Amino acid sequence: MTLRDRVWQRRNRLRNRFPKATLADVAERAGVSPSTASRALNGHAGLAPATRAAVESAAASLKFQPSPLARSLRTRRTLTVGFVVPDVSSPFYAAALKGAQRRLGQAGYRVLLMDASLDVERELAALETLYAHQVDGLLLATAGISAEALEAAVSTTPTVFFDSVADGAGDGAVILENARGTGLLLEHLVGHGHEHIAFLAGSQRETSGVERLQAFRASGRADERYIRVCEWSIGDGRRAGLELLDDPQRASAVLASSAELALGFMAAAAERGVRIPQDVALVSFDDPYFGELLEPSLTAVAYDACLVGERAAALLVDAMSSETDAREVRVPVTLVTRRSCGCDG
Amino acid sequence: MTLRDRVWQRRNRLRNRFPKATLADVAERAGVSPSTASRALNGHAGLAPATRAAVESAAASLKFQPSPLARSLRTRRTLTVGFVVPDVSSPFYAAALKGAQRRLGQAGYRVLLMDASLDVERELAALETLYAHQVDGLLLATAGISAEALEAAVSTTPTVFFDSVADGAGDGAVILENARGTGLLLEHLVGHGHEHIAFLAGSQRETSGVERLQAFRASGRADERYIRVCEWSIGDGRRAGLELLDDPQRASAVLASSAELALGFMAAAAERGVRIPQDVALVSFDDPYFGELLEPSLTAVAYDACLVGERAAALLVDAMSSETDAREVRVPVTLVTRRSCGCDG
DNA sequence: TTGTAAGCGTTATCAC
DNA sequence: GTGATAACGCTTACAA
Repeated sequence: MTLRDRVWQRRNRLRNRFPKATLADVAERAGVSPSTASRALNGHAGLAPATRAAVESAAASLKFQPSPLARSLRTRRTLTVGFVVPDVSSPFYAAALKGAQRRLGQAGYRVLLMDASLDVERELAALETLYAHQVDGLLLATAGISAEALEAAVSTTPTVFFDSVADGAGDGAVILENARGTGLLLEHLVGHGHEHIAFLAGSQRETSGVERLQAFRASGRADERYIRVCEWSIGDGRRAGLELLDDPQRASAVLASSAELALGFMAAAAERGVRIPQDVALVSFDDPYFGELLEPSLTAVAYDACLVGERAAALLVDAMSSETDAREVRVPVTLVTRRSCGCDG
Repeated sequence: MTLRDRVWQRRNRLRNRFPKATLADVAERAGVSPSTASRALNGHAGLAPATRAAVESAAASLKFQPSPLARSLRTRRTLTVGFVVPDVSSPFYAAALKGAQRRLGQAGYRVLLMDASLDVERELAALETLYAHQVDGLLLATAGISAEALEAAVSTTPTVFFDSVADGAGDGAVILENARGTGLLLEHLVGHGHEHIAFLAGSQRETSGVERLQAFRASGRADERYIRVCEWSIGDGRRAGLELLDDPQRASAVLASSAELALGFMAAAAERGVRIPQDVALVSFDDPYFGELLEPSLTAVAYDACLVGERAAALLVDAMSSETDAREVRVPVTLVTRRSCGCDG
């Protein structure tokens, strides 16, 4: 049996199982060479209109779909970006993911997702995997990786940070207006006449946690006695809340760095029979979608988490397609006043 | 040549200064042929131990990472699965994604994410893209695709449905105990002495919506007058809730098919000055994580959304590695009694 | 304007 | 045991 025969046999066997048409099939059908077919389908200039038409109709009739795998191997571009977060199931990251996915989809990119499970080691492993996959870009909400480690893991892959930043690294960053939001909440409490304001700070491994606490301290209204640094969880908020409430010289208002911390504080207050806002006022950075329905409804700083992902994606698309200077984008926040601060419903 | 191309050229040039080690490099360094190197690294049997060791050390010292692209092109396996949902930012899908990602990661698979934005056409497009990418499997929470369309789009790609099912298609499905959960809630209300029970049904394009409504109707306690079919949103729940509340012969209890619908009903009740549970009782399928903190706290059916994704992933891994019969897995639900039903806090 | 041929980095099939 | 060699499906100099 000649080689040619074997090839034929094999091709037929494959065809029967994977009726996927290849570029060679299209070319044959159109009576041109593969290169011409490729050029036609990629819209290269300088082709006889008739040729192009023939190729296009051949492709259509065979339902040809080019293999991204082969294409990427050849061109060294994958049209894929890696998305790495500490925890996809968190509402914030989930929303950011949606925004990013939308924007990237428009630009023709696919999203390869990695969840680092709040674990720096996994995060590094994820980055290495993504690098091996030759992703064209990286969207990264780091749980605390250093600029050097990043550089080592992904070399020159364009990277945009969001929510949390590894100082000095990357081709851009998208962050919330943390300082402004904190200021808004603080001023509002001060407007209600509060002087002793407690602060529930979030994890200091993340930019949001750091910036919010910094802003609070910089305000001149901070008393270290009333500051509690927690993880971003309801449980932690509750524990810290109980401490705050059990202080004999209790603060008259609480600023929580996140919705979870605020919810934790509410739980603590309920446990101690402390009424909000009569006995202690509460405001929160983060406006959960059910904020209106809590008792009392929650005064909070709101923002569009989706937009964070979208903006980051936009920055990345830019960075991938042209040399750009690293830019920092701030996503705006607004104050939503409801009853927990002492305002009337 | 476009700007974009030039950027890529430059980047590639940069990369060429520190070229990624290829299998050929490893082979050369170890003084063997590429095929031998390949065999060594893939743990094939029948190699001189010394050869294997040499290859391994060469690979290590060059920090060799095989190119998944090239490998996939050759082997026709991508170690990638597509994950398609109507909306990643919904807490349920986000949690399922996390569970799936975890399980798939363990098994060595990557996750390519597609958000169909609640749009059947996009869903189809997503499936085609995924098929072109030769994903090894598909995790699909469909927004309403037919078995035929699925078959046409992804051919024989192993597919596991979760949350929502296209009847008869796929290699498995993971669904909640919808009927049991509905029964639990209903019985509980009946136990409180309610006779006229209203039902807020969710979208009938999805299995969860359908099964919950079906279970309600099958209970013999259903009065069509008190049934409202909605989309899964707070707004829809509110609208339907207002209708229910404005009925002169108002039902004395409401069973909401989802947390969103329950929240919508709470908003409606607040607007009308109707007290829960004194004037009307409320229970919900879905226990939102802040259910304890609502006023009144919400009696609900709870389940582990993460587990849904995890189980689906497990089924898929099975289906991808061997011929298996299609299986249906039900994820258990439990009743959490709090105050909205009329129980004491 | 089009075709030929050389890869991209692997793995599989043969020989030896 | 190990090494040539031929794919996998595509793009792109370089020729013609």
